[in-house]
Amino acid sequence: MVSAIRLLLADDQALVRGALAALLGLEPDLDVVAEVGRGDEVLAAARDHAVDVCLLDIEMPGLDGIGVAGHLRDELPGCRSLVVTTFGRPGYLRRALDAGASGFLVKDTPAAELADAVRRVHAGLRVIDPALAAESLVTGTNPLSEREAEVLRVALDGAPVAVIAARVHLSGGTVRNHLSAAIGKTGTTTRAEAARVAVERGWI
Amino acid sequence: MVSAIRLLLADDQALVRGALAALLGLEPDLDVVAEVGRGDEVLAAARDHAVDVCLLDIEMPGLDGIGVAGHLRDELPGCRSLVVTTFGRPGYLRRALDAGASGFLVKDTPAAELADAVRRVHAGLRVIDPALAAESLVTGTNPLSEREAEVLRVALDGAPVAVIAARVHLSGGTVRNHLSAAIGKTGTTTRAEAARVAVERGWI
DNA sequence: ACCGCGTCATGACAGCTGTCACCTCCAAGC
DNA sequence: GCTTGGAGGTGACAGCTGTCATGACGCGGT
Repeated sequence: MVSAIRLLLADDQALVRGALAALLGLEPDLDVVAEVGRGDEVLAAARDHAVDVCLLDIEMPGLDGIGVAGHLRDELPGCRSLVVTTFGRPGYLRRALDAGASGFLVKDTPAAELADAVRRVHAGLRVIDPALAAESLVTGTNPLSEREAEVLRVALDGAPVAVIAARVHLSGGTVRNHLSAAIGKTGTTTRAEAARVAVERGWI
Repeated sequence: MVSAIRLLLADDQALVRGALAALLGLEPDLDVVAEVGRGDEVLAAARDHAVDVCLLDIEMPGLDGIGVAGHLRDELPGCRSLVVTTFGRPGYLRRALDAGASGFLVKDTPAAELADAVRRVHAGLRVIDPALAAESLVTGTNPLSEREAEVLRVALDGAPVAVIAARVHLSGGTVRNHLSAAIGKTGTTTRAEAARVAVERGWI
């Protein structure tokens, strides 16, 4: 072997992080050189440890995995990103690829395939979960405008219009218009349904 | 060593399952003899492989980990349950202990502690996440009646009262009364907030 | 210059929501 | 026997929601 592939693991759950390290540590050509539990610690760690491939969870405190992938592309072009997430939401896949991720896997993937996915990403290939790629085509792109998405994000926790309006610095009427538009675009009939659907599709 | 502790892993995410198997496989006194991805497959697998300790995720298709713990206590008293979950919701802890689980860990736990937790559970000791135990005392027990919880569960996806009423076979007025009671007991002001809070606390 | 689009806003209206008072029925506890 | 509490229900009322029409502004195309 010339030299092992240097890996960084980013996942907010320590147990999963450690378990993945054990799994990948079994491969002689892979070397886990860094582990972090927050998105905003990835960049510095990747630079310090001359990392080749970063395994990124999406749900992380500080900065989500998609944001991390964007920073890595800009700051460390030699370091590739493989997003590994719990939620196979179509919008996540698109956003991850737009952010420069080289691969996208859901945690349903058999463990035996992970090491190979890392090798392919390191070789410059793209690794995409095939089922999710198909679903992404069906669901289509995010139709929500930036404001609609923002209002819907705040509406997620069930606050009434007045509270949402105060939080995004808009009038109540405008908030209701945005919500109405979002309800129409998601094909739902209430804001709660609209918010749920938007989350499921990775739109917000 | 007399004989290794025989383990079963139950988690719906294949990658996490495989990674945990790799992690625990590093311990000479632990032996992962079965892996399943659905709650309703645990009991048969535990019986067939003479399992000593089951590691149970809560979120699983078929039957959740808390339900599995209850079945294991009834059917295989010699097999102990260690619940390992993503969500440290106080209500989950209480329900898991009521269902006969011997341990309860969140996936934030350092990987190095998992093997020891398994050994303690196997030795007949209880293993409880200390932070969660404290939070559980603060949050208190579930104040929701069975019907209130049921209505709130259906309200989770944002359906209007008429739809909820049809789905639980009640009149609209009764549903609104139950929702109003749930809103009061959760200290919130809308059904969406109430549903969110109830989920966070593991009440529904 | 003109159009389309997103953003922000107002006002009106029907319908839905949350609250409250009050009612019956039934099971458990004292 | 009486009380308590959950379940199920009705009716009324104020307030909130979702929809629609309409207007204004700025920005990027053509």
